[in-house]
Amino acid sequence: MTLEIPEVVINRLPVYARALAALALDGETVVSSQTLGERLDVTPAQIRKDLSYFGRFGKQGRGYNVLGLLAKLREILGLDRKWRVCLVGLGRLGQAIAEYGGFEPQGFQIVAIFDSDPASVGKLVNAVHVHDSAELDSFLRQNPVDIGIVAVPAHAAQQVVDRLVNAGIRAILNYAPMTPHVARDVAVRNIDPVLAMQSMTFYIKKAEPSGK
Amino acid sequence: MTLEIPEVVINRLPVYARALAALALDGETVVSSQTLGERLDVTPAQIRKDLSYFGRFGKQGRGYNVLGLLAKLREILGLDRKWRVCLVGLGRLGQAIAEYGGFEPQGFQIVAIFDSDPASVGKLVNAVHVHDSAELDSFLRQNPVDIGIVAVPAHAAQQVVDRLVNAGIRAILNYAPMTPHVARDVAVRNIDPVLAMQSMTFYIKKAEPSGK
DNA sequence: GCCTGTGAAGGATTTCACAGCC
DNA sequence: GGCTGTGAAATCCTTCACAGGC
Repeated sequence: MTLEIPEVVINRLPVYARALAALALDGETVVSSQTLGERLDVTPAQIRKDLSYFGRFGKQGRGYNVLGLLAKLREILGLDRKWRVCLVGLGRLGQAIAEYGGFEPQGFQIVAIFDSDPASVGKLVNAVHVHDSAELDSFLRQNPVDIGIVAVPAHAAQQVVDRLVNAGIRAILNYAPMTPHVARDVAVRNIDPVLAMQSMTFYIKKAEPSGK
Repeated sequence: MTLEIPEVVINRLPVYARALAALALDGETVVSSQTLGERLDVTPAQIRKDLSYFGRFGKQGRGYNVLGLLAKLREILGLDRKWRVCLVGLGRLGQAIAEYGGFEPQGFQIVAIFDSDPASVGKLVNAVHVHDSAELDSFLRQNPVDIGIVAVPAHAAQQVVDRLVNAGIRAILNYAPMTPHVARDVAVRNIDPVLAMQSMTFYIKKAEPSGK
């Protein structure tokens, strides 16, 4: 029944939700797939098809109720509850993540930070306690955590991923510049701005045939 | 001739390059599509097919020369030269990007930072001068910049993107939580860890049918 | 014997186009 | 008249499977 919804569809839903939230703030109460699609550079047909995997949320002749559809998407994605997150790695990148204010308002609460540097352990970062990495497994056994953020060097990342997965975590946001190996029932998303840059250069290299 | 290489293929090439660089550091001189695929969770056929868009780089019976293929990929992607980057926005996120050490060693040099806060303008961040955002256009007219990084609030991002594109920039790394509109000949990559999280929750919600 | 490169097949995703409803 | 929901068509992408070369 819920079976076989393409992952690309799932990945677009948060984008739709974000746009709907913005529309709601603008005071819009109704939106058509056409209008939403223009805003997101997505075809109206794609939006309608994506939504049709989950139900019939629109009204012919009118479009979609902004708040109604937003609520539906949040429910579908599981955004109607809080998620407990742990962060592993408190180097430069990890610190930036710990202090990043964008997760909390979306319901992602960092409940623990782990680092192997004794100088960091015991500190509070953004009001979150920093534990020794050695305590990772025992902490996770005692405290439920839904999502792990990996911000350790590439050479240490697979080991961290393994420990998170062994402790039962099923979702990993990986900032390390490597491809983690996980069982098929574990969700992984990679954040790597360098890879993003490196694919864009292909196109601007073409556009700029010569000249430095 | 070079026409019509799928974008998904281009997006995988940097991943291959990264893995090859790691193999080279490990002292490996030759790798098969099978071995590389295991490392990257990609089928060997996909690797071979991807590479076949650009030439014949392997040797039957042996595989690929690690350094040779890496050099080819770097050339294809345009990574065999330096790229000039500007950063717009020096809030918390912008500061983290400015101080992030991962771009420079890959050939992405941040040559200028722009911010609208008078308290930041004139400072040096990571040895890069901070300009007033008002100077963005005139600066770009006088100094060649290849790639723009957008790290301003969502409500200001489209305007920044427009100014970058009008100044001739063809590649944008967008950290703002919105979908930028650009002409078709401009490459955009979005970095949004919140969206990444929000798509994973769909799967862990399913896996965890009830419970707190 | 092993592994690449690649047409062809298969599968997945997007787009079309229209019946149906407001 | 405008817009959704959706089968069917079209397109895009991945995988197969094998000829050919090392």
